Amino acid sequence: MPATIRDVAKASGVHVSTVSRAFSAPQLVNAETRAHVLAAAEELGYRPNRAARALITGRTHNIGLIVADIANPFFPPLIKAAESHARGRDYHVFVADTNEDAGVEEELVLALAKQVDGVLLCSPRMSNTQIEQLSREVPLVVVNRPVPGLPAVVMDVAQGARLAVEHLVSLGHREIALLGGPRGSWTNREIRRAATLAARTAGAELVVLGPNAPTEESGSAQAEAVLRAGVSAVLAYNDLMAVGLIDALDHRGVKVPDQISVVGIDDTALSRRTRPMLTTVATPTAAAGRAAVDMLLQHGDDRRTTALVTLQTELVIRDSSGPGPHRTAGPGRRQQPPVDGVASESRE
Amino acid sequence: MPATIRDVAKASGVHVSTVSRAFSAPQLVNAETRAHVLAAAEELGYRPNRAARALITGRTHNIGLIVADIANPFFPPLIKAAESHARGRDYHVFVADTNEDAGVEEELVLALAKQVDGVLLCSPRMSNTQIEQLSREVPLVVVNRPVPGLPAVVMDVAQGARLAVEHLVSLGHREIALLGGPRGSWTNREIRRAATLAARTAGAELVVLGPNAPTEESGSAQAEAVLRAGVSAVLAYNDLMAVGLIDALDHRGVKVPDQISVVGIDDTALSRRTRPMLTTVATPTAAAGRAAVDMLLQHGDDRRTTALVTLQTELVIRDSSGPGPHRTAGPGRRQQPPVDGVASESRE
DNA sequence: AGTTCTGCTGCAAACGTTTGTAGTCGCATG
DNA sequence: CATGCGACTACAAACGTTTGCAGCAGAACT
Repeated sequence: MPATIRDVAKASGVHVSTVSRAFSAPQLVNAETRAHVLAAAEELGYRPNRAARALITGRTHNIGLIVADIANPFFPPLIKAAESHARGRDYHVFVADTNEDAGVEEELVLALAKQVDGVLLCSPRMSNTQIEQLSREVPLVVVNRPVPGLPAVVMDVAQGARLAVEHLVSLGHREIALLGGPRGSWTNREIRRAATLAARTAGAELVVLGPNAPTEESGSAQAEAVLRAGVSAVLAYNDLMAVGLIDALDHRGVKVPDQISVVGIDDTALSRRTRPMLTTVATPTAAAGRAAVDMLLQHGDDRRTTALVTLQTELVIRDSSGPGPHRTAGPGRRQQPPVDGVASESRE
Repeated sequence: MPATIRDVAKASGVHVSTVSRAFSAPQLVNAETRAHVLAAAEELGYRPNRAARALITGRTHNIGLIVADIANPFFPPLIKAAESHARGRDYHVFVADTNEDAGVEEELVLALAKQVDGVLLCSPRMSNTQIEQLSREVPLVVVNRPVPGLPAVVMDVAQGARLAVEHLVSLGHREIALLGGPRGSWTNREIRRAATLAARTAGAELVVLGPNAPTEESGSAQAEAVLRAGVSAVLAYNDLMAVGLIDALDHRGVKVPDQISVVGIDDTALSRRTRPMLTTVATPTAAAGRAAVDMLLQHGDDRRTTALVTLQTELVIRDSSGPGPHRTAGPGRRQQPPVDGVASESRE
């Protein structure tokens, strides 16, 4: 029923190939002819069928974007940035949600494979080998995890975690809990590694609680464990968990930051919503979305360019972190992270 | 480079049509042959090319989902529900974000038109005529707005607004502000209509502030106007604005609900995050997502079934609404909405 | 034995585009 | 005047599927 290129050809008295070129290679066709064609097309309400075009060119001008949980406030800014960046390059973004499930993740990549030119895989829960395998089906750019041989964009959460721990130590905290994230998350491993190292270096003790689902409920659920651990400060895997923890502590009458300091990671919109406002590590999510789109698109033209982009993070000090029981130095508020912070070696 | 149906045919010694049937019409092919074919396909890592299939069948097994703002916590539950519901029926959902822009909205529908079997248009900002026009390009189901002649699923926000106003009146409030939403929003008009009527019926005064962007910032920005209006209670277009308003009032030292009561709409996750926790109108977003998918899918088989699905809303009383200056009756907390509440006539 | 039926498979056309090749025309060049 | 060229356009073959139709066995009727 909808008009095809053939109808337009008939209506304007030229061959279909001329119509095709009138759209996709204007310089190859006489301006006058082209005007005719375009007018006829407009008249008929013709829209090129992208499926047919994709069939022959092999490019769909779509890119897939897979996230673990669209309801996690970490993702929307990344999605929006990727979308508008892609739209500027005449690409459309199809978002899909895996529910934090590695199985669904694989299924989605496979399903998307033939209808997009590439997939942005955000915070994958699959194994590296699984991911490598999938990359043979469709060009992949991984976000929030380096995968050997694949283009990836990661945030330097190791630096963020280190800054957070140093911040807490400088406030006098000597016993710190790390509220771990989901298993399978590279970010989680990075944070644990860096936080452990930073704590040891500073002479503080770090107790790791987890792995946990990266949700508010899960943060609340760990409140007991945190109290039992007898720490004076907590670094959480993300803002969501930090918020859940603060809530649960509040319910138990434990004051933040007076009795326990809490630091989050991500600097989502939520972090300004808590009472007290959350000290957290800001991750450049929008920049990550744009960078991932760029890598995917140039990955088509050029082969294997920069394989790994690392974006810097930053500590944002608000009100949920305060002096610890052992007052030592305490340079206090408004600390800026060192600009020349060492980028983490991003292996695995 | 990737294996095609022809490679599989060659490898298993049958004709391509047999391979095709082995996948899409198993009962038409001998079980033994089929096993052979499937084995060969597996061996070659064959994946059917959906673009090619779509070209001939006319069905892509994809559905588009367009939302105004993916960062608005109202949408993720709807998106997730639609996604998992669709996945159960072997459909994939492509989500796109319009940034609350009617122009982008139209562009996206057009772009999606040829690569999906239908589009779910959530909270459209376009005009009805624009929408009707687009519905000739691609099957449409509209969410959060009835459009004559098109299938739609709406929430009975009118009832919700009425319940909210009655709740406030019963607490003794006589002067109530309505913090309006974005222009072009049907929901906004419904709320205003119902709230105005309910206030008049109950002998209260309703002052309308707006239209406003449906954001937290916008809610905060209206704090001055609310105070100037001299009201004792506010009904906001959505939770986001209610939250922003509460924040701004808090900053000015105005106590909620002691000095001003605030009621939101949507019952997003945010509403449990505020201090005090937000009284709000719960909208069944997940159910709406599922219903919309159902309508779109059956719209294909059967022609024009139920054109309009209306989902009930419910008042959730928490802590941001309290006694007003004129104490009258005050049945108070834990009020349940009447089950047999009259559904609003949902025109335009 | 002839006929119809059933179960399976092959053939080939179609879906709506793109694109390499070849053709036409007029015009300038040698 | 033949040749070459440039600008344009037509032709036709692809891309990877699906599907109506026809063919062909063998089984089951009459």
